[in-house]
Amino acid sequence: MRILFMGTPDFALASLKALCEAGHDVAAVVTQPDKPRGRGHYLTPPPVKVYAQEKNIPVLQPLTLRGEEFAKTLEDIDPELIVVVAYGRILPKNVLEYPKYKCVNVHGSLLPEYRGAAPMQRAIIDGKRVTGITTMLMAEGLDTGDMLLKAEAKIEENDNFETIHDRLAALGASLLLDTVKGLEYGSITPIPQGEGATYAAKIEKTDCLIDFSKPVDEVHNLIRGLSPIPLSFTHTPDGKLLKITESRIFSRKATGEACGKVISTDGEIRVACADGVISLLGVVPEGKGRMSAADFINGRKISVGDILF
RNA sequence: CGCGGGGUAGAGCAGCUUGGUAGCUCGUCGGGCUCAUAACCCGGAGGUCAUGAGGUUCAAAUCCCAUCCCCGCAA
Repeated sequence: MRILFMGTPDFALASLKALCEAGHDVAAVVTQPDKPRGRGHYLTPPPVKVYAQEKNIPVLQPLTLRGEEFAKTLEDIDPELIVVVAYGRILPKNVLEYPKYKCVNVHGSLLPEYRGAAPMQRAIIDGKRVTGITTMLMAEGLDTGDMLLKAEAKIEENDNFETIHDRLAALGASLLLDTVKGLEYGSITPIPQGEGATYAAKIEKTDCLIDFSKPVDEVHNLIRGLSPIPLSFTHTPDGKLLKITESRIFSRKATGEACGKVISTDGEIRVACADGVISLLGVVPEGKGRMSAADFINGRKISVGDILF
């Protein structure tokens, strides 16, 4: 069947690749316009575009999906199925209803939990032990469509956003292939999501500030849920920003020390939390690149007794 | 022209304001202590101070100029 793929970042790329490699007819790819990114604001194409161009798949980067223009484009492509993975924009009704097999979305959570923009990060930050992928038929609401297939993935104690992202991207890609096949043969019965929906709001700057007065597990979950992007942060006594790339739970016994106090710099930075001690293993000092906690300590930028805030 | 930090020993840094001896923590090598050690003590090696037969100077890591490279923030 003729497929129109809509997606933007790496997470979507895994699914697009899977479709192509499985021999599906991907007639065109719709992705976000190139945007100024990085230092110097260089115009950067999204990953999906780069790959599509390599494969000689037509790439479309409309500013809006509403209106005559895209409706016409849609007729030209005339897809039987639209696959949407992390496209980053709401699809209007006329697009949702166009394809014979409707629009399928790959979402990084076990719906109806964690609808929305940052399901993987939020699941980790909340300390979930299990998350997964849900494929659904898209409806007008945000991730509210009827569910098609689900697959679970465990979140281990030291998984972070990167490991979960990569795992779910791969899982989503394979579940997508199953879903497409199922739709084609009519072997999947869509089921409504039911009660219990929660929303995974976009990550804001204010979400990234570490509060050491919280339980050590929550601190650890925040650090890994935001690593490697955008990274949680705290401040050293001189007021400088200190981002944290990696941590481990050192102990779950309260120390009696002030929360945020550095109690050891022996190869790693150990900081007192409400009910235990967190070990910071990797940092990004303000104005510097990533480095291990040991390197940061060797540069004499932190010492026992410092209070992080 | 988005804002800013930086390039000094294998790593992370100080020194630059107020030019004049290459410094700190770690690693590494050797020795010692120890039942033993990644712990402790002693000693050593290791640096064209990003590049430029540039400028100023008696003298430049330090001041000036140019170039290259790296990074953080913001989007």
